[in-house]
Amino acid sequence: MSRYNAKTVEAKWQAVWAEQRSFEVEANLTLPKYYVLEMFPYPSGRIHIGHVRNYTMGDVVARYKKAQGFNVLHPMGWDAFGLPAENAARDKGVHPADWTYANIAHMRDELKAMGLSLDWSKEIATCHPGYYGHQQKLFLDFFEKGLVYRKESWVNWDPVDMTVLANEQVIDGKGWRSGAVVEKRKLDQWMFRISDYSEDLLDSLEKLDRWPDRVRLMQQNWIGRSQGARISFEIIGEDKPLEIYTTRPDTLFGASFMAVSADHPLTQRLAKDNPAIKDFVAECHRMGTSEEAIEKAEKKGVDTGLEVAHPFIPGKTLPVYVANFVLMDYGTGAIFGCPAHDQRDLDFARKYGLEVTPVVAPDNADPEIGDTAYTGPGKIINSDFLNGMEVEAAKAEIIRRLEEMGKGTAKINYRLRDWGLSRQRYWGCPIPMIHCVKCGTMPEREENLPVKLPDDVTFDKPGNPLDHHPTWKHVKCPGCGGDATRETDTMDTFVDSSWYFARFCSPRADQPVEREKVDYWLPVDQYIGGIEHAILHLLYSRFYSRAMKVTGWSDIDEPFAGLFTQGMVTHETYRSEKGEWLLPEEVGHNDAGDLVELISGKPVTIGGIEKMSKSKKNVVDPGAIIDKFGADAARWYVLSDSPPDRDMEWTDAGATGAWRFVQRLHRFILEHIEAACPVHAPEPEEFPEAAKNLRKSAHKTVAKVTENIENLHFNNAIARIYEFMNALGDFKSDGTEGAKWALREGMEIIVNLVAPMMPHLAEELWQMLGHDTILVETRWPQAIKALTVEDKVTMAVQVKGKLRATIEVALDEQAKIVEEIALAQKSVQNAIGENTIRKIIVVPNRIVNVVI
RNA sequence: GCCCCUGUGGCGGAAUUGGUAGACGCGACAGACUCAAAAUCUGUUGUCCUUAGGGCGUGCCUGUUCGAGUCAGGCCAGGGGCACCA
Repeated sequence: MSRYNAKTVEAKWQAVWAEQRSFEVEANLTLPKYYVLEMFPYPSGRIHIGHVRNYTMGDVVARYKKAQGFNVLHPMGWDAFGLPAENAARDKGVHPADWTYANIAHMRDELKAMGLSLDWSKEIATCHPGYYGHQQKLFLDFFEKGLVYRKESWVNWDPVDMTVLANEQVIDGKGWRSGAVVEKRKLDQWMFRISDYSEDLLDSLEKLDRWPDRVRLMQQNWIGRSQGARISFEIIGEDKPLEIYTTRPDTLFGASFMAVSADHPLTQRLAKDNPAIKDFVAECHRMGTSEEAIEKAEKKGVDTGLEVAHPFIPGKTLPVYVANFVLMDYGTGAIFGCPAHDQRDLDFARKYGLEVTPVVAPDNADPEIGDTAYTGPGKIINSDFLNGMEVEAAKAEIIRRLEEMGKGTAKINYRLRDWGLSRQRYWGCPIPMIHCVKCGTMPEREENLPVKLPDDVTFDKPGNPLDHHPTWKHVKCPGCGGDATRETDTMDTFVDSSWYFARFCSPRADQPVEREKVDYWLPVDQYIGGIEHAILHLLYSRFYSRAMKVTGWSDIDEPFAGLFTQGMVTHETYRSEKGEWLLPEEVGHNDAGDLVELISGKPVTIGGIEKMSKSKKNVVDPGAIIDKFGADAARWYVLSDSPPDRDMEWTDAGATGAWRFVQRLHRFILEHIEAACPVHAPEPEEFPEAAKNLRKSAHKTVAKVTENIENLHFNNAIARIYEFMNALGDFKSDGTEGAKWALREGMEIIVNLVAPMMPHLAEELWQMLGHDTILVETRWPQAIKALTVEDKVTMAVQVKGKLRATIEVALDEQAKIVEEIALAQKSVQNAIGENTIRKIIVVPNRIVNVVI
C-alpha cells in the first residue's frame, strides 16, 4: 500500500491555492470581515520553532474563520530594520540591506513551505522606502499636531567605541565589544508624547475584554497611575523651595531626610563648586540607563549640607542628600525619605545613620522597625493631628492642611514616560527633519519623501555611518534655502511595528493608509504573538492608533480587539569554552558521551532553559522537521503538545507522534473508503446501534472542536480529534446503508476538523473521498444538537468527600431517586457503616456526597 | 530590586471553572504479525499495601468548604518584562 507522501502532496496543494489565489482578499462591505494577524517576524535568517508555533496558530484561526464564511485578511511582512543587520555588516562585511533581503527571501520560502493561508500579495518590509517613506509622512503629521518634540535624554555611551549602546549591548556595566566601562551621556533626542495619553491608555484597558488579564495588568502597572501629593519644602537660606512628589504624604511626620536625583537642577548647581557632589554625580552616570541597574545598585548618597524645614514640626530640619535611587524622570526628581515605611529609604537611613521614626502602627503589632520597612495598613502614630487615623484618611487630611498652607496639593502622577525614538544608527527609518542655523529644526518637505537611506556606507568607523557619510546629511534648508544638515538619527524599530497592521489594509497605497480600507478592516480581530511584547510593542501601537486618529488617518482607538499571547518556545542554552553562545546544531555528544562543540571537540557548558533568542543562539531550525515529516505534521505537533499560552520546550520526540497520526488518518480513509457510501448519498432512515453511537461521537466532536478553536485551545481540539479517530477505528460496520452512511459522515467530519491544522492532508483526503470541490472553499461542519446530548449520565457517589461508587442515572434525574440509587450501592453502605447520615448533597448530573 | 506568570505520573498535558484527578499524546513494558527488522495492531502503565479491597497523591505549609488541582493567606522553585534586542 502506498504511504502518504507529504512532500509531493503539500507542494501540490500549495500550488493549487496559489493558482486559485485562495487567500487573496479585498475589502468587501457586503461580507463580514475578520482580520487575523500574527506579530511579523524579524528577518534573522531562518524561521524558528517559535515562528512555526505562532503562524500555525494564526493560520488555524484564519482558515477556521474562512470556513465560517468570513472575509479573512491574513497578511505577512517583515520587521526588517534593527541592530542585527548592522552587526552582520560589521562582522561579515555584508551590507545591511543585502543581508536583510537575503534573509527575507529565505524565510519567505520557509513560510510558504508551511502552507499558511497568507495573502502574499500584501507582503511588506519595513526597510523598504515604500514603507518607511509613509512612516516619515506620519511622523511629519504627528510633528505638526505637537505629538513629537525634542528633549535631552540619557543614553549608554561607550567611550572607546565612541558609540551609543543598546541596553543588551551593556554587559555588567561594560560595552560588549570594547569592554570599556559604559557612561551615561545626554543627547538631544526626538520624543513621542505618549505620556499625554496615560489616562486614556489606562482607562481604555477596561474595554479590551478580549485581551488576557495578565497583559492588561502589566500595562496598567507600566502606566503606573499613582495618587499622591506634591509638597514644597522651604530650603534653609534659599529662596526657591524644594518640590517633591510622594504617594505617602501620611508618613510626613516620619520624614528624616530629603533626597534629590543626581540630575536634579539643584544637584547640578551644587556640583559646580562641591567636588564630593560632582564625583557622586559622575558615579551615578556610570550606572546603566536601565531601571533594573538602578534598582539593584546599593543605595548611596552624598550630603549636600543643605537643610529643609519640616512643614508641620516647628524648628525641625531635614538634611538634603543626593541619592542614586531617585529618578529625575519620575515625579519631581526629589523625595522625602521616611525610612520606617519605605524599604529603599530604610536601607539608605541605616547606611547613613539617619533617624527612623515609625508613624504607621499595624493593628496589634509592635511598630519597632528592624531591617524591614512596614508598608502595610494601620493607624497613624507619632504624627500630631494625624494620630489615630487610618492611612487613607491621613493622606486626605494632610493634603487638606498642606493646601491650606499653600505648601502642597494632591497630584496624580504616571510612571509612563515619553517614548524616545531617536537611534544613532544606520539601519532604521531616517527621521525627516533638517537642522538649520537660521530657521532652527525644520520638517522635510513632503514632496521630498521618502528620505532614503544612502547605500554607500561603511561600518569601519565607530559611530553612526549616516553621520560620517560625506554628502548625505548636507542639504538646503526647506525654510530659507541656506546650508543645513539632515537629522542623522533614525527611528526606533518599535515605530515600524506600531502601524504595520494598518498598512496591510492598503499595502501599495501612495499614502500611509487608505481610509476606506482601514475603516473596513481595522481593528485587528485576532492578534497573536509572544508575551514578551506584552508591554512596549502593544502600548506603542495603542498610542500610534490614537495619534493616527488625531491626524485623520483612521477612526479607531484600539488597534487590536482580540489579543492572544502565545507562550515562548524555550530551549537549553549552550556556551563554548570561550563563553560564546552556540547553536544547538553546533553541539553534540562525543564518543565518551560528553557534550562538545562539534567542530572543535571542545567541551560545552549547558546553561538554563531559556526563551529562544538570536543573541543566545538557543534556536532550533524547523526546516529539518518539515523536510522529514512535512509541514502538516510539524503544524500538528506544535499545536498538540502544549497549551498555546504556555511556554513549550521543543523536543524531537513529539514530532514523530504527529507524523504517525498523519499516516494513520490517511491509511484509515484509504482502507475504509470502499466500506462507505458514495459521496452525496442521501441520508438513510435507519441507523444500526453502532452507527448511531458513531454519529453521536462525531457530532459531539464537532461541537467540542468548534468551541476549542473559538477559544484557541488547540491542544484540546486535537485531543478530541484523537478520541474521535479512536472511535472511528473501533467502529464495526454491519454493511447496512446506515452504517455506510455514518462511516462516510465520520470520515468527512474528521477531514473537515483537521483541515485548519493540517490543510494539505485534509485537501488530499477530501479529494480521495470523492469531492470535486476544494476544502478551503468548504463550510465548517455543523453539529446536530440532538446527537450531542446523552440521555444517561454517570454520577460519582462520595461518602465524606471520598469516592465510593459511580452510578448511571437518567439525565436530570430527580434528586430523591438519585439518593436512593446511591445509598443502595454496597460500597456506599460499607463506607457509611454504623454512622448516621447527617446530610446528602446532590449536584444534578455530577455528584452525590453523603455526609456522616 | 519592582511588575507579571507558571508549578499535576517517567515526559507534554486534561479536568465541564468548587464536584469521579491523570482525558489525549509521547515514552516504557508485554503480546500478535514477520525468517528478521521497520511499520502496524492488541493490552498494561500515578504510587504503596503480595490479592479482594483499601491507603496516599496536583511544589511546600496553613485555612475556608459536605467537597479544593481549582478559592484565601504565607513560603519555595522556575520563567518573562523593566523603556536602545525584537
